[in-house]
Parts: sequence; structure tokens; C-alpha cells
Amino acid sequence: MRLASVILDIPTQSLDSAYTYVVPDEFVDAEVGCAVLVPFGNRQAIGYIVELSQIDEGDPFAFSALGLDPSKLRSIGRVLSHSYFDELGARCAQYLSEEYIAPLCSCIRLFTPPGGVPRMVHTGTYWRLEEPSIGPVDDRWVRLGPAASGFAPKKTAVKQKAIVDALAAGELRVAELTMELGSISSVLKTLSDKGVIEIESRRRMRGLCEGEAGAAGSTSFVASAKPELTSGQAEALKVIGDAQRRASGEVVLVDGVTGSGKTEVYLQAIEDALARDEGAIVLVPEISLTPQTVARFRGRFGDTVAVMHSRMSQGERYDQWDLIRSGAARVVVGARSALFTPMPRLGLVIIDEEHEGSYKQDSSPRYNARDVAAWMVRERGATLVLGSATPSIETLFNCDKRDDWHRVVLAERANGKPMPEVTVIDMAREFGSGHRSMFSRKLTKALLETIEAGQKAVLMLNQRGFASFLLCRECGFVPECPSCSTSLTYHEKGSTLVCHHCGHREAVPPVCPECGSPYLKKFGAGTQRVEAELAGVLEGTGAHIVRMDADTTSAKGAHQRLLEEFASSGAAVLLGTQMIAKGLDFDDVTLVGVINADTMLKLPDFRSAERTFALIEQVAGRAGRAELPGRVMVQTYWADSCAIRAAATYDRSLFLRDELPKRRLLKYPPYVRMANVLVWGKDERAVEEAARELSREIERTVREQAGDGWSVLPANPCTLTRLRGTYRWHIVVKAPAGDDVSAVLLPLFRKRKASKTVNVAIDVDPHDML
DNA sequence: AGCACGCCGACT
DNA sequence: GTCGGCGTGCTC
Repeated sequence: MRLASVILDIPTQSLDSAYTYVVPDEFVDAEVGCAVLVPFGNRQAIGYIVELSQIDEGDPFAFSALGLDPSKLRSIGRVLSHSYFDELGARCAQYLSEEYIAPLCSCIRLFTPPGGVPRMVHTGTYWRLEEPSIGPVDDRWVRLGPAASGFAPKKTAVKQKAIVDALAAGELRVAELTMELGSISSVLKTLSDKGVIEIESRRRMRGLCEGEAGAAGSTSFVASAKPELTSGQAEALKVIGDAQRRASGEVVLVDGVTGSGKTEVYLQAIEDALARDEGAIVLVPEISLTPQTVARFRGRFGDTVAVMHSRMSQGERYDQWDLIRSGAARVVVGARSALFTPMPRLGLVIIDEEHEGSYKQDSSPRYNARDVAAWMVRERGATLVLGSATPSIETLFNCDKRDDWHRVVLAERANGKPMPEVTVIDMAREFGSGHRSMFSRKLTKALLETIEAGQKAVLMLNQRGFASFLLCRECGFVPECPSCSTSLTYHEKGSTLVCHHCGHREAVPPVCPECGSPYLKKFGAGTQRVEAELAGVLEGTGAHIVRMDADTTSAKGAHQRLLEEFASSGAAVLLGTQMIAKGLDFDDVTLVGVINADTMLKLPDFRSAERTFALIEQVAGRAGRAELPGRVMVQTYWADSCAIRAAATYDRSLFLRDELPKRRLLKYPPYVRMANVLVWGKDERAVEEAARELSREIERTVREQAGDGWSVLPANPCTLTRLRGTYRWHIVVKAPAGDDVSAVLLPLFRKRKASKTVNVAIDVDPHDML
């Protein structure tokens, strides 16, 4: 008798192991990864097969050995789909659910085709099986048939003649002919009966022929020329090649300055993989997943490149998913979730801009694609390549400590040009000497010079970290917590400063405690205000200003259009938020300005210095990519902060020498592992109470289950205490670096049941704790 | 005694 | 997630 382990598609923490069902003999198509309809209690439920096994019915101990009661076993009712994932995918889902403490079924769903799976839907009083709304679509193609030569339509058969004439130039879609000639279905039938034409249904791939592919150049399948490799690139490829040969799931960090040609390394590593008939998955941050990026891969690998990202329609994603499963696509370029596409014989995973926070999913399952990819390549004997100009501290740490993590440095830019010089501008001093514009005198001068020379400038406004904190505009002082050395958050209510780490509170001081200045202000400025002021600065120069932020890029294709607008103007300024920090390469950009380098430096978050350092390095790489030398100007209120000084001199070791001891002392990654337990809801009192209660429970669990060196910080309001009408609290758990945080906390969260008023989520290895 | 309500465990 | 069983406590 065949048995199947089935994960039910019912999202709840308390239903998180597989159930065993009998597979009736006639269901020969039941495989691991199939969606099935099964009886569950007094209703039907959808589930996914994660394991198949054979059992000897005659053996009276066979069932009890598996912990099964044969009288309770029921049979699968129906197989609803082909297989969506293999045994390893099923194990990966299991790993995800345990590692990130998430419902199993939400992890399984990562592996299913977007929109193309059956669901149970609640309609009023009963449950109904809903077939997939998204599925394959066919195009009907028409071409001339064997009886076409010598066919002479009757004089009155106008449409027949028109169709035959149109097809003389080649095959066409029925849809195109219909658009041209009106309703022709009966005419087509007649012609095809006579053998004059042949009609064939062919799968249409949405999103391939139109839109994106147009920009990517569907005609440019001619392999683009391979440039000569720098010695660094060659070395990187050798290390990757060795790892691929050993096929033991090793990780290679390509640590290369911007412009050092990391993409070329990826391309050739993929070529090697393809030559061995292995597939490759390339992850890039969502915002740099632009047509240019895709074009780079399509230019080399043509039709075998599939694309996956959130701005595609469900139909487009479904088709790309299917293309990957069929084996027709051997390379996937996509965002985070593309890691779970069903690539046959996966040999290589590449994660570009490895340090990016967007690889961490901010809803359940809160996985980090980088860490999941490391797990995946180990299981599959594949290789993971991480690329960044500013690798995350965790990754650098792993390369240092682990034998299976390798680091290759690309120190030179591929064009041999030096990195642009970075000037740090002390805004506190500017303000002190009476200059109160948000553009310093140096930056203003540089802007005008750039425009006058007919060149381009990029200005970045760092909006992340809008959370209010106090700043003295005269000396740059920010009130900090006496015990945590993170900045205090400003609360309108009661005019208090609060530490979101330990709960320390103090009143807002009337004047700067450092220098006595009354100019103590909340910090932050919007792009629109900056644009207005910039327009004033540039008045009379005729320079074009292109603003790029969440507002101006929300429309489909707006991102692309704005970039083209910038590219085609002569002297122009591109003003934008973080999204301009990556991947835009314009040869005639000679000035890059960072208006406020440090809004996030003082965010009460342990990664803020690291992010500030990375951001400045990334944005500096945008200047002077071609013949013209570039310069970079960084405006800051903390000109002597280590992150900013180190970034300005491209000195990572200086930054790490300052940052690592702090992380060690204050017990932050990579020296500890953390879990952030979030509690939120509309009712402020209920949230606070639930958070305190949960904190006590966690403390008890940790005391009883965990080893030494663990700590549970008391429940506290989150930095972003009120978000979209909810009150948010959190509890931070810290464990020694080698300990399994999830294993200790998992049982507690599995047996918790959801409350109506207060939500609880746990974020293991959080990226930030805002 | 009879019933409403809420908690808890089972569901293969 | 959904149901049903069981204990508690209130009412007829």
C-alpha cells in the first residue's frame, strides 16, 4: 500500500506536521510536490505531498512503527496538479518553517507557481474548491498548408484570398488576423479542411514578446562579446570553478569595488554551469531588477533566461515559472522569491549586492534569501556566489571563520580608473557659520560647475530613518541612551525621549546639553522640499531636474522613463532616494552628492553604522565611471563619525576596527544570534499587556530550555511605535552565536494560539528592529 | 436538569 | 482553521 505524507494548506502554527494518507492505486500520477484534495475532519482540505512511501499491510507492526493507527487512515480524494517541487523542496520548506518559526504551509507556498494553485475558499457557510485562476494560455497560429500552392479562391471569397495573401509572408496568430479582417473563424475552418492552411495551438509566454523583452531586445540574441578579464576576475572565476568542481555547497564572496566587473564574473560562472548542463538562479535586489539588468543576461544567454519579480503580472510570472520547470529556461534572474523556482539540476546560485536588506522577507516566513541559498546549495551540492562592494559583516565574518566560505577581492575597477575622491562636508560647521541652506556652499559650487560643463549630477536624499530623533543643528549632538549608546527616539506625546532598547526615558531638553544652542530640531526632510530648494540653487542655468522617489516611480515603467529622461538631457540633476544608489551607470555623471548621509546613522538600530558606510560606498561608485573623473560630496552632521570617515577613504578595515568591538561589547550579530518578537494590535493596553506576558513566557522557556549566555530583554515599544494605526511592542532575545535560537523558541510559538486583538510574530536573525 | 459559553485537543 | 467534547456556571 502506498502512503503519502501531506502538508495541509491551512495556515496556522498549531497544525504543523504532515498527515499520512493512503494513495489509492489508481492515482499513478501522485508524486512529491503534487497538490491533493484530502478529507480532514468533516471537511475537505488541500494539501501537498511531501513524501511517498510503501507499507506492508500484512505486517501488524508496520503501522505502529510509523506511529499510525490504521483504522484512522483515510485516502487522498483527488490529485489536483502536477508536481511543484521535489523532495529537497519539501525538506527546504520544513527547514524554513523551523528556522524562521513560520507555519509550514506558508513555507510550502513559496514553491508553488504564482496564482496557479487550487485553493479552498470560504463562501458564506461552506468551503468550495477553487480551481487555479491563472494558467497557461494558448495562441493559435496559422500557416499555409500543403494544398496552398495551386489554391485559387473563388472570386467572391474575399476573406479567403485576404488570409492566404497575408500568410504568404509567413505564419500569423489567429488573433492578429481577426484584428485585421474581422470574424473569420468559419473561413479558417473551411480553409483548414481543404488543407490550404494549418492551425496549431502553441503556448504563449506572457511578458516575453511585449514590454520588457522589447527593451531587452528580443532580437539581440547574438551573444554579446566577452571582454578580457582582469586578474581579479580571473582569480574569482577560478575559485568559483574549484568550488563548483567540488560540488559540496561552498560559498564564494566576490568582494569587488563598484565597477570592478562583478557581473562579468557572474556571466562566465553561469556559462560554466550551463556547459555542465546545470541551471543557475541569479538574485538581484528588487529595485535594481530593471530592463538593463535583464538585458545584460539575455544579451549573453538569450532565450534561456527567465525573469521573476513582483511588478510582473501573475500570468507573466506563471509562464516564466512554467518555462523554468520545463527546462527551457536554464537561467533565472529575479528577486528574492526566485530562489524557490523549480530549476532542474540547479548548480549555481548568485546573489548580487549580497548586503542588501531586501533579501530578508518582512512578512512570514521571514527568511533571509542569502542564508536559505547557503542551505540550498549545501543540500544540492551546488555553489553560492555572493557579490558586493560592501559585504555584510556576517558574510565577512563567515568567510573568516569557515572553511567552506571563500572570499575573492576585486580591488581594481575594470576600466583601470581610480575611485572618485570623496569630500566630507561638516554641516554643523556650515550651520554654525551662518549658512542655513540644505545645500552646503561646496556642494552648491560643485553643482553649478558640473552643470556649466554640460555634465550630470546625482543627488541622493537619504530618507530611510525618518523616525524622529533630536539633532542640534549647531554642534550635531544627538541625545543618546546612557546605557545602550543608541540614540533616543523623540515622542511627540509628553515630549519625551525614549530608548527602545532598555526603556530608559527622559524629558526633551530645552537647549542642547552639549553646547547650549536652542536649535534643537527634529530631523528629516522630504524630496519635494529638496527639489524646490534645488530649483532655486540652479535657477538660470537651464539644468533639468529629474526627481525619483516612491511618488514619481509608482506607475509601471516610470522608473525606466525617468532614467531615460535623465540620460537624454545634457546637463541635468537626478534627485532621488536610496533607489538611485544602485545599478545606474551613466558615463557623464561627474558629481555625486549625498545631502544627508546620516539620517540612519543615528537610528536606534544596531546596523545603522554598517548601512551608512555601505550606502556612501555604493553611491560613490556612481561617479566617474567613464573617461571623465568624478567627485563625491557627502554632507553630514557627524563628519567625524567612523562610518563616514571610513567610507570617504574607502577604508573598510578602519570601519570594522571601530564597529566590531562595539558589536561584541553590546552583544549584536555576528557575535550573537537574535530573535525579535513583535507584538502589535489596535488596542494599546492589550498590546502592552500581551507583550509583557509573552516576555515572561519566553524568559521561562529560555531559563528552562536554553544554555548559558542567553538573554531576554524586557518587552518595549518598537522604534516605530505606531505604524498604520497599530501599536507595536517587541521583545529581543539574544543567544550565543553557535546556538539554535529557533529550536528553543519553536515549541512556545507552535503551541500558542492566535488572539483576535493582538498579533504576534517572531523574526529570527532580524535585519532591523524598527 | 438544561443550556450557553469558553477552553482544549483532535483532525491522518 | 474547524469541530466537538467537556467543565463551569447560570437559569428555569
